[in-house]
Amino acid sequence: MGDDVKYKDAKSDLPYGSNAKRKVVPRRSCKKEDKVFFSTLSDKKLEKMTIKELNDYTREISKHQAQELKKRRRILKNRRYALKCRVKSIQKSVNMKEENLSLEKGLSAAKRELKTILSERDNYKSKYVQLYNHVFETFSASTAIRASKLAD
Amino acid sequence: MGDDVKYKDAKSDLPYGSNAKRKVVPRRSCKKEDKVFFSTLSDKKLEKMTIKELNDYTREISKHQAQELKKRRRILKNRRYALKCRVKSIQKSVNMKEENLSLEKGLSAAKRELKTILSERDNYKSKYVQLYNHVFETFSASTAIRASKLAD
DNA sequence: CTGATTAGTTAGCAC
DNA sequence: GTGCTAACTAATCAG
Repeated sequence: MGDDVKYKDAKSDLPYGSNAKRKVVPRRSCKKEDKVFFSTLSDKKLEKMTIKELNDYTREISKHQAQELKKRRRILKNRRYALKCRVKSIQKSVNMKEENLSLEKGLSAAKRELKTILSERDNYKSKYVQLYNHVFETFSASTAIRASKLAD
Repeated sequence: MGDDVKYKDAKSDLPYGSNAKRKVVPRRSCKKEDKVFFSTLSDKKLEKMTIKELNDYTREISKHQAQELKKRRRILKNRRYALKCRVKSIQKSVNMKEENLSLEKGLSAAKRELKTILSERDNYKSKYVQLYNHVFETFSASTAIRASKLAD
């Protein structure tokens, strides 16, 4: 806890993407002996290594160092999982927002179209009624009343 | 770092809401002397304390203990901020989803209505055209062609 | 300092 | 063991 030694290569190795907001300051400390040891294997290499390759690598080193390496590998992998997880959830909300927008567009288009068709319908209806009444007025005055009933 | 003493009251005090998924195991270690000291002040109390009350409280204890208390208070507050932040973002996506659903409903309703009005319009149009043609056929055979042109 | 947010770490689950 | 996710911690920013 009182040991402030940081990974030597962590700063140059850490960020996966651009990291404008957070100044990357490694926080995990470890023993001095491990610091020297760890610096011989970059985080990038360690992360991409298969478990088999790692076993081959750790065959020649101490039990403790091997455990620390595995632990660090797990952390590095988890870091990437977490990033992926966040990107995924951001993507999800972006998609929802897009879908929302397209639905809104579709809805307003449908309403516009509805208005048009509605006025067309009313137009044809009134033209029909007018013609109907006109025709019956021409032949008999009593049929004008009937016409409005028949108009629908 | 080799000191595995945990906060005695952390487990009973930690979760704000139900925490079904994660078994809350305190992870932060501290010195034994602090363990005894910290147990006299619950996390809940420490978090709700104002900075002034904390200062009054820490007047009688050592500099180191006071610093540790402040640090723990900050952690507890941050924990709550993080929770709030998560809830907020969850709420946001829930709201988007709801809005999406209501938009989808609205859209399908509008399309249904559109279909109805469209068939009504076509109905009136054809009735109008039929009547128009019938009328002109009655008076002159040559006007039937003209009728379809005038129908709109 | 307080509160919010982002990135990294840890625990635990599912496979 | 691997991958994912929720909660937690730490760093940083805005106010």
